[in-house]
Amino acid sequence: MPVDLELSPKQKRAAGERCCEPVVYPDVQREEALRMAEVAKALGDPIRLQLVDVLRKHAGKVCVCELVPLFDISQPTLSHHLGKLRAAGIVDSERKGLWAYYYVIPDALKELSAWLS
Amino acid sequence: MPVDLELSPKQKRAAGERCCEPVVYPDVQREEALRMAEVAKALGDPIRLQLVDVLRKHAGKVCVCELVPLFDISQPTLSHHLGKLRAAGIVDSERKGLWAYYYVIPDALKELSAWLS
DNA sequence: TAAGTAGATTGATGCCCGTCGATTTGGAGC
DNA sequence: GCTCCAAATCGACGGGCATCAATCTACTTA
Repeated sequence: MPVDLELSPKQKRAAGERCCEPVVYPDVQREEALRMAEVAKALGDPIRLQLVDVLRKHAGKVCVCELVPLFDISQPTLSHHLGKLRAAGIVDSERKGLWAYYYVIPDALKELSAWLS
Repeated sequence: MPVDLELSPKQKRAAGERCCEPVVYPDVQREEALRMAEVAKALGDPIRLQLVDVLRKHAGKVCVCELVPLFDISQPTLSHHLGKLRAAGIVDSERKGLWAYYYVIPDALKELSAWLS
């Protein structure tokens, strides 16, 4: 007497039976995904993405006072965005007197970039 | 008599004077930034990032019932994440009877990937 | 020392997000 | 018809986000 005639659909599923082909697993593990998602989230705002674009293409370091007039947002909001980018490990800053210079941390986007391509 | 002795600091700034070197502009324009930020935002969640990872590496199409047991979230939450990825133009789905098969849209990540590298 | 300035912080507001349980939708099969 | 099932949608909750005006913090300069 065949065993699986005694199994309910729920029991079948509990026993590992699937609706279709064998299950596939993500190559990217949780910690890796957490790191990359954090970077992606920080880039998930058009202003922050443009900020990174400016900072990346400017070889030297860029003063905040240069960034403010580029975007139609207030100075505190820009500061907030720069803080988010710093918290995500994408940029860092250096103060010289009154001015703050921001720059993209080398290889900060490397892992995400590699995964995407 | 030098003109800028008559200008207050505020007037100087209003006239375009800067604290430092000439201003740099983002190469990425607003619409481009909006599109890429939308994709990045969708990838800004570890579960969604792993979902895309699974879907990308599975050549064929993957059934939702295969995805549910991979993550420690409820079925409605997984459905919500898939909906977000679809809204961002990253994945699409095809229904066959009871089951729904999801797949990554070719070139959906191309623009962001190119910008990142 | 006092005034001016660049940038960060605070507090408030309105909106969106991730999550869940419960329900709904629509196809499969008896 | 009716039941069972996969997947989507709904409604609610708690938390985080983008934004601003106002304030604070250091530093510079007169």
